[in-house]
Amino acid sequence: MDCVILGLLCHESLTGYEIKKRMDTALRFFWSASFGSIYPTLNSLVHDSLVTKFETTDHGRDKVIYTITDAGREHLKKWLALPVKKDELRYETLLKLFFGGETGPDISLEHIRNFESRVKAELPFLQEASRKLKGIPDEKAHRYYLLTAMFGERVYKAYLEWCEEAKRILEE
Amino acid sequence: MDCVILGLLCHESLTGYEIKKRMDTALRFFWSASFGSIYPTLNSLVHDSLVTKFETTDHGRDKVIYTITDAGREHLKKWLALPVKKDELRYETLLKLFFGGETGPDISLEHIRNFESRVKAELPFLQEASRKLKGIPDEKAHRYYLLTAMFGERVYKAYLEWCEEAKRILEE
DNA sequence: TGGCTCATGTAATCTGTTACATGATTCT
DNA sequence: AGAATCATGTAACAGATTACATGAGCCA
Repeated sequence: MDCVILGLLCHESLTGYEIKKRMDTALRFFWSASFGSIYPTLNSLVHDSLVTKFETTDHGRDKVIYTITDAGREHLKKWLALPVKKDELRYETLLKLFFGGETGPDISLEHIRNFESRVKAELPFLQEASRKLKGIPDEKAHRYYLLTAMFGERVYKAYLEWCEEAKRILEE
Repeated sequence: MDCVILGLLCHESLTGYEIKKRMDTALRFFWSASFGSIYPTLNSLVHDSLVTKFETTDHGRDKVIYTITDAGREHLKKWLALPVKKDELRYETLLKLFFGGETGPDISLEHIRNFESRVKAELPFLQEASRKLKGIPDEKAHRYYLLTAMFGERVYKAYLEWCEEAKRILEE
């Protein structure tokens, strides 16, 4: 968790609220977090001197802007070089489908249709992100953003193909 | 968590150890759990009369065999009919890749290669599962197992295609 | 004026993992 | 004999969510 925040702050100073927004947009396909974990994490990062806080007022609104320190950047780089510890996919949809024999095909079909609509609603955001990023002529970071957007696009397309096949099998 | 266990017990009575094994094989692509959560959950299910326990000895080994009750079956069916609450994908690989601009392409390529080998190592298990399930002439539950195996297969294949594309982009 | 977005934070709770402790059987 | 597997369980801890509490500015 600390490292996601450091990663975002590496590029620009942000408030906790803005960090949350980044996660809900750019990272949403593969990472998420709530305010209840973001704010305490920011405090602990400040405590460890990986980040500094700066309180200010903007248009009458109180804000706390967080900025990464050199130590923070180093910490991030070390973590980035470490091998990945965990890639996790946990889909309740698949779990319910696995036990579909207990309910009959109607309920399973409903789960598949719901899954399909969620994916169909998300896909345009990923495609839009890809499209935009492909248009930007090579600023180094964008290439990496593009990779993750492409991943999401491919995976969601695979999901939709599976939905078609799964529906066919259950509708028999 | 309770419902995964109820689902597995619906088909056959099992020990905690066997439940763990099912999760590490049939469910591993989309669900996981440790002994530290399985045993306490089993106890709470017994407490709620959704499951009964039967202590016995098999070839000199002490075992506790858990069996689902009618109330347990009902509980499971209700849950299966409820809409899905959460499908979550949380890939550290993508997170590290997203921040790849901070480290340069070598480290990112290494993460992609590691990801690729993990996927390549897993894919045969899913293919084997699909193959077996397709061979069984229509016992109702197998059709549902097949759906989840097919999902895994498609997704892993999409992952591998993405790996090729991602490597190409970073190797430029 | 009411609803939405911006903005920060805490407390209770939940859910789950890791590490430990123990010990028998089975395979090589 | 030693390693792997079978088998059960607890305790400490980690990590995160949810719900709550608060309040200002912006838009219709």
